[in-house]
Amino acid sequence: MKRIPPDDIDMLQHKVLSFYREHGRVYPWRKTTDRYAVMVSEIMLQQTQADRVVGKYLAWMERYPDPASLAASSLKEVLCLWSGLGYNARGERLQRAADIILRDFDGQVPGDPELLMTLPGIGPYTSRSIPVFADNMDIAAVDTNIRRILIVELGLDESTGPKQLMDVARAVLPAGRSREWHNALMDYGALVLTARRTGIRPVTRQSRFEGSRRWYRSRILRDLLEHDGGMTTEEISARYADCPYDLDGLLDELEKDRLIEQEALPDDGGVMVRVRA
DNA sequence: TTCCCGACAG
DNA sequence: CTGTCAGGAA
Repeated sequence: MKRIPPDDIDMLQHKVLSFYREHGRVYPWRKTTDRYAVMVSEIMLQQTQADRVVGKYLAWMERYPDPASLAASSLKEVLCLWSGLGYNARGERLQRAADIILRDFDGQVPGDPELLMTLPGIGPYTSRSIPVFADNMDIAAVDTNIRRILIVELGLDESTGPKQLMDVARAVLPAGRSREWHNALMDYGALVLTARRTGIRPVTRQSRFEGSRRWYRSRILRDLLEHDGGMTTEEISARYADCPYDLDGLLDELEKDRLIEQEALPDDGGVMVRVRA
C-alpha cells in the first residue's frame, strides 16, 4: 500500500479536528455511550441523512429503550415507527437483531465487531462504527463520507478499494480519540467535502424512485400498515392497476424480506396479505 | 438529479 | 461482484 507522509497525517488530523471543534454538529446519539442506542442510530443512519434521523431516533428510543422492549414489540408497530426512514427491511432486521441479543448475548449488545457482524442488518461498516462511537474503540470505520475525505485529502485514486481504504483510515486514526475522530470526519465530509463539491461519486448509486419497484413496495406496505386485518391480493391488484410490475412478484419479495405474510384463504377465497405477525 | 454515517441476495 | 432496497432534501 501507498505510504502516507507523517506530516500529511498531522495536517489532516488538525484540519478535521479543528473544524469539528468549531462547527461540529450536535446529535442525540452523540450524547450517549449506550451500545444499544448507538446501534439504533447507526442502523437508522445507513444511507440516510443524519438530520432526517433525529426525530425518528428520539421516538424510537422513547418506545424501545432497550433490546427487550424492541424484541417484545409487534412488527407492525416497529414498521410504523420506522416509516419515513426508508429501507423498511432495516427496521425488521433491527428487531430481529434485538431478538438474538436477548437469546444469545444476555440482552447486551456485543462490543466485538466480529460478533456484531453476525447480527442481521449489521455489516462491515456498522460492526465497526458501533464500537467506535459507543466504546471509543481504536479501529477504523469507513463510510461514504470518510472514503471521500481520504480520496480528496490524500490524493488517492477514486478506484481505491475498500481494503486499501481501511489501511489508510487506520493509518490516519489518532489513537485514543476514535469516537471524536470519526464524528469529526462525518461532519467534515457532510459539511465541507460534500459529494457535490468534490465530484467524488459514491460507490453505489440508485435509479429514480418515482414509479419504481421500491415506490410500489413502499405504498403497498403502508397500505397494509393501515389495514389491520390485511388485504387480499384482489384488493391490492385493484388498487394498483396501473403498476407496471408483477404485483405477485413484489409481494413475494416483501415476504422474502420478512415484512409481510401471505395466507391462502379457504374455499379458494384468494390470498390474504398482511404485515407479518 | 443526486446523494445520504450500507447490507444483503443473487 | 452487481443489482436492489425508501424516502426526503438540496
